[in-house]
Amino acid sequence: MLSLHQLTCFLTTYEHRSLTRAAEELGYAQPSISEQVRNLEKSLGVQLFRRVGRGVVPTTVADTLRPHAEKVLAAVDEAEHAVAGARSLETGTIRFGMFGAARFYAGAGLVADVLGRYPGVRVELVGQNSADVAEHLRRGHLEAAMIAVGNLESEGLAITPVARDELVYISADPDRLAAPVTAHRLAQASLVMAETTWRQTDSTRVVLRRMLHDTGRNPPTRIEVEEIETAVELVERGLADSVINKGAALQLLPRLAPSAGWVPLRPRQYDTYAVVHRADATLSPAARLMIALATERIQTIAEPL
Amino acid sequence: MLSLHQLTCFLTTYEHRSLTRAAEELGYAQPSISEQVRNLEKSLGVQLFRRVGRGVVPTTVADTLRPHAEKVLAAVDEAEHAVAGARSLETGTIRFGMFGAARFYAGAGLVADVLGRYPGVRVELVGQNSADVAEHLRRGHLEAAMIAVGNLESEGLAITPVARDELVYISADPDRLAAPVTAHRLAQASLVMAETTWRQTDSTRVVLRRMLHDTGRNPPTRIEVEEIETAVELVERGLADSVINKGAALQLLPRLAPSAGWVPLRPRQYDTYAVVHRADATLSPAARLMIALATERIQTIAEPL
DNA sequence: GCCAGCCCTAGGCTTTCCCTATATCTCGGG
DNA sequence: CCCGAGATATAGGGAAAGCCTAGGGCTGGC
Repeated sequence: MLSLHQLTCFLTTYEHRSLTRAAEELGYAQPSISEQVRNLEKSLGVQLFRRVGRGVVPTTVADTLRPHAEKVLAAVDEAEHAVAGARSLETGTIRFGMFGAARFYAGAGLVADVLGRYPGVRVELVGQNSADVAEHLRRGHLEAAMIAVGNLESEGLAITPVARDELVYISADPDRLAAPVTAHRLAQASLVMAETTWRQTDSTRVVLRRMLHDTGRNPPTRIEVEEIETAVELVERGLADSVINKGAALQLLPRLAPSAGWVPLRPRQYDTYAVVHRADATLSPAARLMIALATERIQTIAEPL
Repeated sequence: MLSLHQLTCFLTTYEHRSLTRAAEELGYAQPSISEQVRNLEKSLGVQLFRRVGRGVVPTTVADTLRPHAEKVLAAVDEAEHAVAGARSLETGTIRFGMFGAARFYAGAGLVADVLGRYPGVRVELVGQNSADVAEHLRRGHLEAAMIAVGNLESEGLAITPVARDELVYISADPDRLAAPVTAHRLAQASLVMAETTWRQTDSTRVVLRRMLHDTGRNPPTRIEVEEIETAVELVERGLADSVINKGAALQLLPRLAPSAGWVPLRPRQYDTYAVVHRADATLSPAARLMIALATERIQTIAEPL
């Protein structure tokens, strides 16, 4: 079988027109180079050098092989450099999981942070929902993620809470914003809720269900939509109220619902943001970087834990 | 150290997302593939796959490495094909030695023969003079050659005569062409001779010297030139006569010296054409091809031996 | 909760790698 | 013409890598 070492020995011998000098340059004994070249000739089925008295002379087949051998070694070199670049985060891809709502806190800013420090990398922020992200982690497609966890239970995943964010009640009706919203009042509200597809695992809903559990009711969701922006716009039109993260409210209300406002729940409810990865994993430098940056950014907005 | 085998194992594992299936495809036991991939990761200093329960999942570094690994293996494939092509004479270079005068008999036609049968090859006909060619053979730069040998002696070279060609006297003066030229008359002639640089070893001159040896004289060369064409033109102008190969005379006189003619020497003198190669060499297919074609072509013009 | 699938580890056999020592050959010089 | 320097080939042995079988542990599906 043809090997890289054989090609290296061949090229060095070709350049020096000498097995002995090739051996010196490569740091081997002369018979070793001789053996490698002989094996290469054997595996190719052709003579590459004529052994002629003092020294060796390349055949025309050696002339033919040379540029190809150089190309192979150059490609190997490129491969090694590419990996080294990815290792030092100069190039390559950094993939990080991020739950939808977390984007309001750390999405664009986090990407900017990474690109600012490592301009050569590609960044992938994947995951639409915490359950989605957890599945990616479980299957190994993601190394680590920052997600909102309503319920802190999970098998095989190491969860490190880093910040909490309050859930607030938003409405276009000033009367309903006069005082903090209790579980009792919440149970009577007419709500629009986002993340329909993930309604079972969406962390906001998990928190609300727990809050209402004492009253024995489910959150009264009159309207189900996918995008939180859609929900906010419906609130603006007065078609329903909603409960969303405070961070999202601060960002979205001025833009999408200028006539709406927000009040806390009573008792106050919190979504928890946490770093998650497989419990048994040893994290790569890239993952540790993303965790640090995402944590920092989340904690500048939400309340650190 | 990184190896081709490691890259192969990596790529197959990458494609199948499984060490076991990669092992099946490559025909190895699964632990062998595991070891190769582990060694590749170790030599690159990065993790390429996350071992996650059932199967393995490529990391982003693996995504980065993959195209480079493919390029390396493709380059290896190209190298092997290039050598195979050269081996079967579909591509590559055929280098063959040929003494200057032999070109009149086999030069262009020989090249045409080779290209007709193997359209993809490059052909190099090297050598200006028999001594020059012999030196190339001795140093191993040439594998085999067809040369004119005035003296059949040589150390370490295997010489196989294949044809002989008569030397003829050419002149623009009809009087001097009335009868065959004896050594006595030749010694009185005023000659122009080609191949000045190689005058000591030029086979024509060696033959003439031997012819004149009985008279104790050297050939009376009045004019020395390099190119035989120049010599023929000088003959046309009547400035001197010359002795050249009959084959060259038949080709050159009509074109360059229409008013000149030729007569044999007495006794007739012959140049011998021979296949030459290193005595210890085992000839490549390409060399054997060239020898066969050159011999055939020479023997259609000169007198076979 | 069991079973099947997949990966890892362990141990041993085989091959490759690479070394030193030695033989053979060529070339150049006395 | 022989002899020494220089270059390659051969021989043999120790170290390392490759590869296999057997078995252990973990995961995921039924």
